[in-house]
Amino acid sequence: MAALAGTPPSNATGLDSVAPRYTVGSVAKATRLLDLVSDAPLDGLTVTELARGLQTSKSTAFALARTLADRGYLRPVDPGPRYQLGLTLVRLGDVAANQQPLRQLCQPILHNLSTSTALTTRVAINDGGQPVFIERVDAPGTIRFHTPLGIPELAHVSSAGKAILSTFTDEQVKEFVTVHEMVRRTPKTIVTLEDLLADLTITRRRNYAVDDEEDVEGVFCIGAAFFDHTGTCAGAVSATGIKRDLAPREVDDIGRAVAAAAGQVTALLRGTPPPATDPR
Amino acid sequence: MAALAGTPPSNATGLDSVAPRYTVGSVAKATRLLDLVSDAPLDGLTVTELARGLQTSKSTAFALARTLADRGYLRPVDPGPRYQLGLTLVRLGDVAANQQPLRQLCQPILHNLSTSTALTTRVAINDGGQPVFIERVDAPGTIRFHTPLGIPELAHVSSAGKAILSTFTDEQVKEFVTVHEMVRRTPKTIVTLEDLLADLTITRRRNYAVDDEEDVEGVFCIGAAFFDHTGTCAGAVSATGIKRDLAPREVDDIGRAVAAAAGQVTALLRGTPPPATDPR
DNA sequence: CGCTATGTTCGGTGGTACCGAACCGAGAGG
DNA sequence: CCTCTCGGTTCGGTACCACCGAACATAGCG
Repeated sequence: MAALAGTPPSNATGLDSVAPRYTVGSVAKATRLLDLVSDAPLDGLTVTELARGLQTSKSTAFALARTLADRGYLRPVDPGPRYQLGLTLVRLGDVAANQQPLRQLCQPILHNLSTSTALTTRVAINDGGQPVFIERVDAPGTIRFHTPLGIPELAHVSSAGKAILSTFTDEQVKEFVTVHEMVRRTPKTIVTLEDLLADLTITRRRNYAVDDEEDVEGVFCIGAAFFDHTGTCAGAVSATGIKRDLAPREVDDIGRAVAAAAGQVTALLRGTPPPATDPR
Repeated sequence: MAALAGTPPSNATGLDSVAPRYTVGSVAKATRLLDLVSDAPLDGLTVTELARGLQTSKSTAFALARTLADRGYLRPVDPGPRYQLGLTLVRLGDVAANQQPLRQLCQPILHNLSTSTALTTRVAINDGGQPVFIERVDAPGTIRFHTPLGIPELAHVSSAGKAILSTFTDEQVKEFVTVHEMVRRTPKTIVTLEDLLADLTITRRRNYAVDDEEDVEGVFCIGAAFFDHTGTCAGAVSATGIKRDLAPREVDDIGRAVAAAAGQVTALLRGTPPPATDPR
């Protein structure tokens, strides 16, 4: 409805999303700037492009960019200063991923799973039903998938998402799909609540979820959920491969391997968290 | 010199570092907040701890934290809201690393090098002489080294740093060490300009640099520089292992492998970006 | 040689980021 | 059970600063 407002009629300040009180305007604007740069094509954005994207004046965009560049959040590249994301964000992203306690625990498990299955494996945390991947391990020799980290992905089309949803009750799943609509990605995508619940029932029975070209054509995915010490689903492990490289007989073997890996994660989350010496 | 300033006497506003004009105060403060959280222990910081760290009032720290949390830069964790770095930073860090054109090119090369040498391999970009690692590939089965990404590391103690410095003239090296002092990390660390220049001469001759327990005791590192299309050093590849696992005879083999990998990177940066067919 | 488009610099001013103080809510301790 | 304390949250008011518009500098182009 408010899509094609050429000029901002009701809101000239540039604050578009919610302003739930207690928000610092300039900081919010800076985050929007970073989002802009992160979505931009590879060669970065100029000050004027930033100003246009932020719907603000050149001078403001200039000041914001300078500030962020001084702190290393942006990196000015030579010709007519275009801005890319800077190395400080690499550092913060690395630290942020490491602060997710899962990552440390999962790395060796992912490595093992990746070599034993010869597939690309990933681990996602459960963000209210949506899977957010925080780490991946590429299988050596395979083509690299485009698997960005840190973004909530569609739950009903990914094996990790369906693994997470399989820990929900039917009521919870119903509520989930009312807020996250089931968009179609391929002809095989599950788009009705009924079909999804049926799929989840099968998933619960065999302990792993399958995404058979439901997200991307030609791509096959198997995932399994793991649980924290309170028994609630903390996330999921998944393995991804090209469909035609997989013999159908393999699927259940891989599924068991993925489920076993998820079981290892659960065990680590339950049992002794400190790897060092803490005999309390 | 300015190390142990407990209280900022002359500057009560909270703006400590340079304010080279055209800086947005709140955004700078937000970045300091993120730095604080990134350096904090694993369980996050509370609002009051943030306020103390920023030398500001609770309400301000609260507003900043809320804003950053709304955008996913911070993640509030349950008991008495403690803030950790959020998943948005994981995403931005991933994108930032991918925006470094090197990363895409280097990944397969690093994988190959990692499997052929059975070592952990990394790639750093040349940041004015200092190596900043932007990607690592762990060798399967090895212990994991603590190798943070995105931080400028000491040039005179790391193989990647010495590989980069070996592309400098003696004059440039001399200037470099005047601004970056040669701190000692282990008994074997090179701490004089004279010894460093001698080491760099050897490095140039054999085409790879060696860090023999000069940064961390027991750790051995071999690095080689690569060059962009203008012929200037763009960064370095390095391989890391435990010293006692390496037979001395191996060192030169590994050195040649690392140098060859760096040569591949150079070739990709110069010539044909598509890595598909290259039957040279 | 203008002309355009860009990055950069510079006052002035309205909005807002900041602060202090008050209000809650949860534990600890008596 | 009450009180005390500490930390999170909320609220007004004001000094300040983030923002803007306009001007300057510079480069590319017709």
